[in-house]
Amino acid sequence: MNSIAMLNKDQIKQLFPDWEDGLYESIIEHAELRTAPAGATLLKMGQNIKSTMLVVEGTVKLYQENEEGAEYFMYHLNPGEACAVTMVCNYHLEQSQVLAKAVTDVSFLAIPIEFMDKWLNQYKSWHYFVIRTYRLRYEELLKTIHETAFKNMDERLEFYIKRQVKQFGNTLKLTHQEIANDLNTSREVVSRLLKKMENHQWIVLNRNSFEWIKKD
Amino acid sequence: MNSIAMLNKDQIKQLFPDWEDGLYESIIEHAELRTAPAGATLLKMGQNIKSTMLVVEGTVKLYQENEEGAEYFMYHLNPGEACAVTMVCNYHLEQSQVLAKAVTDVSFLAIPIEFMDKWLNQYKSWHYFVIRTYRLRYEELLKTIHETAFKNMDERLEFYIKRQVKQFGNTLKLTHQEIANDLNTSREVVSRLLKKMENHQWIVLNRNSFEWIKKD
DNA sequence: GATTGACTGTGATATTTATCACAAAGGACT
DNA sequence: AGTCCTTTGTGATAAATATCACAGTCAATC
Repeated sequence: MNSIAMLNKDQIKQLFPDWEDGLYESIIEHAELRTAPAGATLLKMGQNIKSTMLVVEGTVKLYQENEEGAEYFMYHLNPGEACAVTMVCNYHLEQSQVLAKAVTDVSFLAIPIEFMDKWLNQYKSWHYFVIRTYRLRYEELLKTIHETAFKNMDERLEFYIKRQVKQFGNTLKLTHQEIANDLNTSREVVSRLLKKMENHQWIVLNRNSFEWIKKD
Repeated sequence: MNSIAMLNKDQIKQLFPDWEDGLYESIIEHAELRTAPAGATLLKMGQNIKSTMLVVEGTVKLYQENEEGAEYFMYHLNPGEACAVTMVCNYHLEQSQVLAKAVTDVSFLAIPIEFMDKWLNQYKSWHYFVIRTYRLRYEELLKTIHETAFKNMDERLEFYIKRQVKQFGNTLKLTHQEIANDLNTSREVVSRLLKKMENHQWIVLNRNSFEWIKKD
C-alpha cells in the first residue's frame, strides 16, 4: 500500500458533498491517500483498527471470515462510502470483525482513529456521515441475513449475481471457484447451478466469465 | 399497548446514564411510556416507522422475517438499549426491515421520529447514543451472520441456547417448536439435536423447558 | 504443436437437513 | 379415570448440499 499525493478540496467535495467546510480541511491535513491493487487485503479479521477507511476509487468487498479461513461475502463499498467497522470512537483496542478486500485497484483515505472522537464533537456533518454509514451497512447486513437464513443455494446464487451485475455490469469476470468462496459453498455446486441457469437462458457461460441475460 | 404514567428524570437517568441535561427533559416532554405483554408484536416487517423505541423494562427479540412469515432470530434488546431500525432521521416513509416481539412483559419509551433530526442537532449525547446503538446492533448482526453462514444446525443451536442462557439463566422455558421457529428449522430437527445434547450431558430435558448444565 | 496449469462439467456417493407419519407422554379439565 | 390437546420422540424417506473422482477444455508458454 503506497501513500501518494493528497486530493484537493474539490475532489473530496465531489465524493462527500454533504460535509461542512472545516471538515474538508481536516481531511486534507490528517488523512492519508492510499492505494491498493485488485485482490489486496485491506483489513484482516482480528486486526487492530488503526484508521478509518473512506473509499475514493474502486470497489471494496466486505467479508465475514471463520476460523478456518473460509469467507462469506456481505456487501460492497463504493467511492464515497465508508467502512462502518473502522469508524470506532474511544478505543484504540478494537479489533476488526470483518475482512475487507480490494476488488479492483482502489484508492482510499485513511484517517487515524484518534481523530474520530474529536471530529464527532467538532463536525456535525461528520456525525451525520457516521450515522448514515452505519445505517447503510446495517441494512446491507439485514439483506445478507435474509438470503442466508431463508434461501436455498440457487436463489442465493441468483441474488449474488444480481448484486455483482449492479456493481460491474452484465458481464462478470468471475470463476466458479471465486463465487463458491464468496458464498461459502463448493465449486461443483456453483458449476451445476450456473449450468442450470444457462439452460434457463438466464446467463451465457464462458471461460473465466459469464453474462447475465435474464430480463426481469 | 397502553400509555401510562411517564418516568421521572432519575429513573430515565438510571437507564441512560450518559445523556445530557436537556435531553432528559425532552424525553419526559415528548416520549410516551408504553407497555406490551409477553409475546406481543411491537414492530412488523414493512410497517411504517413512526417512533423510536427505547427499552425500559423486559426483553425484546428482533427477527428477520420472510414472505411466508417464517422468522429468524437475530438478537435481544434489554433495558437501556434501543432499536436501531427505528432511529430514522429525515424520512417519515421508512419501513421496518425487522420484526420486534416482546419476550417478557415490556415497557418502553416511544419517541415520535420527528424529534430524531432535531435531537441529533441539539444533543451531542443523543448523537453518541444513536451511533453506539447502531454499532452494537451491527456487531450482533455480524455474529448472527457468522453462525448462519458457517455453522451446521448443531452448532447454531448451541450458540442459540447460550445466548438465551445469558439472557434468562440456565433454565429455559422454550418448546422445541419455538426454538425451531427462531432458527428457521423444523421441530423434529431441534428435538433430535436436543436429545443428543442430553446424551452428552449438556442439558436436562423437561416438558416445556430444559436446563443448560454444560460447564465450559 | 506439445506441455502445463487453471478452469469447467458431471457422475457417484456421503452428509446434512427437511418432511411425513405416527406413537407416546404429560398436563388440564371434567 | 377418561378425554383432549400440546409436546416430545423417533423411524422412514426425500431433498439439498458437500465431497470425491476424474475427464475434458481452454489459454498461455516454451
